[in-house]
Amino acid sequence: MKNRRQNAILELIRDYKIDTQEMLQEMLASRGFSVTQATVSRDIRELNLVKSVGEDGIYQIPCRPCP
Amino acid sequence: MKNRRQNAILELIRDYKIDTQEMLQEMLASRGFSVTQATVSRDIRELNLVKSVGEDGIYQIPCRPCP
DNA sequence: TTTGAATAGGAATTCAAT
DNA sequence: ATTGAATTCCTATTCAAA
Repeated sequence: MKNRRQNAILELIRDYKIDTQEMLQEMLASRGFSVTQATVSRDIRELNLVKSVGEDGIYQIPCRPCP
Repeated sequence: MKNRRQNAILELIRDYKIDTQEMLQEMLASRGFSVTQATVSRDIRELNLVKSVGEDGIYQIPCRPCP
């Protein structure tokens, strides 16, 4: 189920340093979620985990830690 | 010169919504900086303009505006 | 609606070369 | 040290299919 898988993704990125969708895909697989990279990509988008600081993948200087 | 070009990049991303290196490359070209995508990629890295919130392109939930 | 397979698109790296 | 050309790598999208 999609919701379980996306929860798993949130746990994974909280607990591990994941920097590719392939890595995420493999870790999901080892936890019983066998999906393709396309699905991982879609999940990432739906979870708002885009590797972007601002809107729509626009280049910006990364935000600093809050004071 | 590299420094001038990188300054141009900072100006460009401040003034425009740029979301691909190709776009950046074209706008640089129109300002006299004719470089390839490889160079733009290197500049972006050196300027810390990575499309990433945390370290090393790791997936994270994007940071919110400071209170 | 959700997914996979395949493809396209964008970015980073390699390999020289200057 | 800096760059370009080519390649590789990673991600998004398309096109069906269930």
